[in-house]
Amino acid sequence: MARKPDEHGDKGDDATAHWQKRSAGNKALTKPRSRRGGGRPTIADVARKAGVGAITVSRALRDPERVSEDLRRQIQAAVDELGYVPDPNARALASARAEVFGVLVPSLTNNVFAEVVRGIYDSLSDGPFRVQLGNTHYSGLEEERLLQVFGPQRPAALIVAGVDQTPTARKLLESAGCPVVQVMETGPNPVDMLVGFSHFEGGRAATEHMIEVGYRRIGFIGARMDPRSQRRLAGYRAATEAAGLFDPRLVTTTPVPSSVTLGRELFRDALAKMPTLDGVFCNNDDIALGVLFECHRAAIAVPKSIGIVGFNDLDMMQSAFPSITSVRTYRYEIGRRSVAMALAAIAGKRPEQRVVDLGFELIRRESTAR
Amino acid sequence: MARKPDEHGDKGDDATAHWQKRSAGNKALTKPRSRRGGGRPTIADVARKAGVGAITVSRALRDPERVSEDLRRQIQAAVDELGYVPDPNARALASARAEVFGVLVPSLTNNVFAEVVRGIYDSLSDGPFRVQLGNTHYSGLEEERLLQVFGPQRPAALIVAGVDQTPTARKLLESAGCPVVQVMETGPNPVDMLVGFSHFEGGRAATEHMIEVGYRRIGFIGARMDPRSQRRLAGYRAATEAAGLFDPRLVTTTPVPSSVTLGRELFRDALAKMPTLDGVFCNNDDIALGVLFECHRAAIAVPKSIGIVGFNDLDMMQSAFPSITSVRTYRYEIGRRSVAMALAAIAGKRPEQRVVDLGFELIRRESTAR
DNA sequence: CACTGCCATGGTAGCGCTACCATCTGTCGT
DNA sequence: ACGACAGATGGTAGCGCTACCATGGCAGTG
Repeated sequence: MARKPDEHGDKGDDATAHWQKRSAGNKALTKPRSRRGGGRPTIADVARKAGVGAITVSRALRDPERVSEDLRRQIQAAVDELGYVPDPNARALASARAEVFGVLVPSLTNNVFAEVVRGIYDSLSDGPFRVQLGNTHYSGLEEERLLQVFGPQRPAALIVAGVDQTPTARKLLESAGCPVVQVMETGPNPVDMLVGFSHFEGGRAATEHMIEVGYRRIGFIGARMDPRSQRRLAGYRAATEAAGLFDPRLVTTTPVPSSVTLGRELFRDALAKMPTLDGVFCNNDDIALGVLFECHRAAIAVPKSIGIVGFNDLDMMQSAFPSITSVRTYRYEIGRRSVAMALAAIAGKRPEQRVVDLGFELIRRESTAR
Repeated sequence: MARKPDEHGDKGDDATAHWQKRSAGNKALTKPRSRRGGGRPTIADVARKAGVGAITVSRALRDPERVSEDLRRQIQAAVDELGYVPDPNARALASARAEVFGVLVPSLTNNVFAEVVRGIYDSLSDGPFRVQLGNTHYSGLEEERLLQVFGPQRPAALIVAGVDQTPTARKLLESAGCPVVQVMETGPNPVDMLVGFSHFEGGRAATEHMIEVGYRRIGFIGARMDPRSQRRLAGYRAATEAAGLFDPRLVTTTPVPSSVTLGRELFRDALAKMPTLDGVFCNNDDIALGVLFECHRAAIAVPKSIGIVGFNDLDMMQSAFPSITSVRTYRYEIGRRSVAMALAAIAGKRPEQRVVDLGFELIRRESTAR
């Protein structure tokens, strides 16, 4: 376990750390200045050093074009020399606007949202904006709570997953006083802006493909069943009904969070319930992989006896054996696009397209090649 | 694409949004109060309504025990009625301490770090602390930059992945003026506190297991090769050398980011280089899965002809066919523990164990069952 | 019963920054 | 030559909150 417990210089039970310098008996030798703030340079220090007013330093940093070439250089030199970095808290307080993007996603570990978040981070890393990430755990109430917390921070923009906010949450978004981008889906009534794709159409396209290549007893296997999964299921249902192939017994779902292992189990259940099953459209790629593994284990031939289609097209789909047909979605791009739209709105140039459909692509692979 | 472009009420090229209420000709009918701040209740409003001083409201919220039962109730009522939420920016400015945990990880999509981050979020969601997440992209320079940005925010604590900070980054951590927890590894010289496990021992244990069950030409396949991967490789090397089985031609690595597809490719390379290969210890589970798929595709029997061991024990390892032996690590717990230690330090009760080794467990499965 | 010490509460003065307005300079038009 | 005007710069007054210190009341002490 712990090695050499006090090699860091702590003496026994002394609970004071190196970073707790506190006012350990400071005899007030100095004037009462700088009670707080551990000595970091402030804008006033820079102004003094550069021989200008504080406000000019502020301008030089925020809006360089409004300051003459000369002063700008002088100020920059002072900033560099002092190692000055503006205090974002003071800035936010004074300007009533924090350089923060509030981002709400239902899960941090679900690869799908992780990709969106990565896109957001990558798009924001150049500029002055920070990200305030909230995990709603797929709960509307938690989403409301987080929006309540974000409010007083006065974020520059909000990016939230999905279009199924509770009425309260929607009201909070509408009154947030900043651009709002809903992501991951399309829909008719965005709070403000929207970037995503149609899960319904994705589900339908996947199912139609299976019908087209000849599968007839096509099951749907879904876990978690959040609103997006529900729409994929609706797409599946539309396609199977149109072909006269729908049967409620073909649908196997659970509210339990998705995983590969769960995919195996659900597939076993589905097969027990409906032994004539000859294909499955899976809610997502984890489930699809679980189905594939279970087929291997039970020596069920894929794609001959069972066809498999996943959703999202994670990297492993192309490498699986057999490779798995999946609906490719553009998560990273959704993240980037949402930031681009928000930044445009902040700059006053609102995109004329408030709703952007990034679409999807069905990638046909061995798992449905028959 | 965009449906019904202006159903939101925008008229053509008007670039002004609902949230931009600005001061559209406010005739200063009121006194010059509240120039900024969109009308949210402040602590003064609460104080007035409760008939107490502002400072008492502040105390009632931050340290309820220092305020009498009576006033506390009164203040709470006023808070509820007004829907008051404290402004974290003002709070941070006044107290020179933001209720923010700075968290630095090398990747947001790598499941391993996503789990750590989830643990951190879950541990922090109850309290007043926010999370400021930074993505270093496995770059020491980027890490330095992010620490520089975090500094002026005066975070309550910092959690950073790894122990291989650049000297500059280390200095920034030491002078951050807050508790620092390094996570994911063990090591002798923590900046402050440390929670993790030994990648070297993990790599060694995995390799020793393969030797024990009879594999002799055991390869190492690794992507990304960050410091943690290097240590796993070192563990692999220690084990193979101790058994007289080390051969540099058995090691296949690349700096390219890890993926299942890459695992397949590297395994093909490894096999081409060393056809007598009879087992592989993989840098991580994605690689291991890629190796498994390639074995399927090439009709190589697992575990008979090739043994496979992964690292991290993601859920899919247990469900794969054959199931894959892997080194289980406790990522979520690392996240939780790091927060617990930081919170203790903030509260002045520094844990006497500054270095916590959460260990690992080798999970033996079919992929090495011979 | 004056004195000490403690507790609950309040007033004041900022934290570091920017919005607002004032001032100053120099250029232009008439 | 003078006012009008635009552009650059600075001063002042907060943003909403909390650290610090002061105050007043009350119990305990000799």
